[in-house]
Amino acid sequence: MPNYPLTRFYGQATLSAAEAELLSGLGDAEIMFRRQSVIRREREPVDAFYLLLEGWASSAIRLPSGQRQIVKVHITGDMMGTPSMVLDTAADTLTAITECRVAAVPLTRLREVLARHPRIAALFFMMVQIERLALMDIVAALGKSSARERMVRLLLDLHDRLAKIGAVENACFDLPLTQELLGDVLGLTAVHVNRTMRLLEREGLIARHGQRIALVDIERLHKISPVPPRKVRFDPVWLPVPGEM
Amino acid sequence: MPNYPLTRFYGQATLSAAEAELLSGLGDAEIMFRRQSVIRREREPVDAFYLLLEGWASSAIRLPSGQRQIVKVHITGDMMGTPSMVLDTAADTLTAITECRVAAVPLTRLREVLARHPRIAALFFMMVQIERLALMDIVAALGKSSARERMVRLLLDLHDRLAKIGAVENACFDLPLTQELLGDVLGLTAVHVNRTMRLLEREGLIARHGQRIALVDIERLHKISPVPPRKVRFDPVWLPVPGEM
DNA sequence: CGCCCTCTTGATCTCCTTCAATGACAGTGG
DNA sequence: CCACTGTCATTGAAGGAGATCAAGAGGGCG
Repeated sequence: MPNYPLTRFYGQATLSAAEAELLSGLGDAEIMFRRQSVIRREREPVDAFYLLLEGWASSAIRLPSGQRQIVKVHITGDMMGTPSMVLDTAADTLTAITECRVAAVPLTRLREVLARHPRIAALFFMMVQIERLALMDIVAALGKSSARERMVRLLLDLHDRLAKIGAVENACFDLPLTQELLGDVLGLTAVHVNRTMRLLEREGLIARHGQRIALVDIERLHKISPVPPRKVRFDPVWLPVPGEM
Repeated sequence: MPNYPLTRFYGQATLSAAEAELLSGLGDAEIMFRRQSVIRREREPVDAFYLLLEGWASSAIRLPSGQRQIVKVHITGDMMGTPSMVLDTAADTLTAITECRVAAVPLTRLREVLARHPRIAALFFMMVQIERLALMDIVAALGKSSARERMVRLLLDLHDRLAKIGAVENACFDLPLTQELLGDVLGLTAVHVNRTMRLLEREGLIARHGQRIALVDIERLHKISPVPPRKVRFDPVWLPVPGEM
């Protein structure tokens, strides 16, 4: 039984020991995926979703034009592939960016959880709303801001998410995405990603060496970001209380 | 007790009479909103979400730059403002595009439903995932396609959603959005929205008179759309069966 | 050592923005 | 009934952010 890190839930609500145990043991046996390998391909039938036990992965949509848009960059502790739960065939392709440890969760098992544990069901509901908010912010950034602003937003977003799993020290973290991948996240070409990062570097906002990136002036970066950070409400009023389980 | 149209659910799963009754009576007394009036403003404390009993409304995010991005165009039967459930203060502003009839659902009432009716909770979960998929497609369109392609996608999306509530006849429907609003949806300026629509008109793809718009050649429009239509799975395997309520 | 991938930079092009002006139309008050 | 005002659609001209094309440099790996 793989140990799924519950960092994703700790910021959302208080978990009882029983709930934590249920969640961390949710997945099947862990599977390793090499860099670049596909975890679940678009248009494949959907019978599970995936827990990313460790590593980086992307969720991408391929357009008829042949273009690829990365819709989400997943890091350790993320749930992946859940939007396709409501479809017959998967909407997005999940690809390992770094080597990944993954555990699949069959949808039939999810049914048991949803039917028997209303509070955990509500936590899942909450998590999806959080992802939806993230997408709303991305839409706002794509629709109404410049390459520089979008890049800043992405870096701050990754910084915050990585900080929650302890992968940031000194505003400095690993960024295993190539500039081409960053372009597919930001809706830019790799060339322009390069120019934009170099610009941020020259401005003294960030610093890089290899895959390592440092947010030198977070204060100023926050001012540039096109969207403000969101603060999730802990234990919201609509969450069924443990007694009601 | 206002009558909330359940069109949103009919495509998702079979509803028992009891479930249908619970859902249609979910909201408080109905409230009217005039064109342009704000239903719920950004940054206000969140204590309810909203059922759009009738009309058109927008969900928009205002950026620090003063720009506004419309994240969703709501039509009759939509649930509005649910992403902000997970926040202390609302992420988006809900504005009436046409005159609207709206019913608020206090979040405390939602808790009862989530705690006592696992299957309805799962239906909500499903609905949010559908919205998330819609946003993923919008991200793909914004990131990787031209003004013309984005416009086509929006028109097809509205066409499909309006068809489900019986507001389309002969591929022809009312579009009460000004070109400026369309620009805020598509991440374009009003001027370019105009040029793009005129282009589509000259190409014989659409026709307009006043607020009325006709999709003249849907076949060809589908070929232009940057994202394929999604087919939601009816009664997915992970949905708790009525017996498990 | 040689190959491929990634980063980097320059030059040119283009889609969309910005700025500006005009016309159509509805509402409003005299 | 008509001037007055504001909103919205439309079109032209000029400017700019980012794309495209092209080429070179560094670095990991067979």
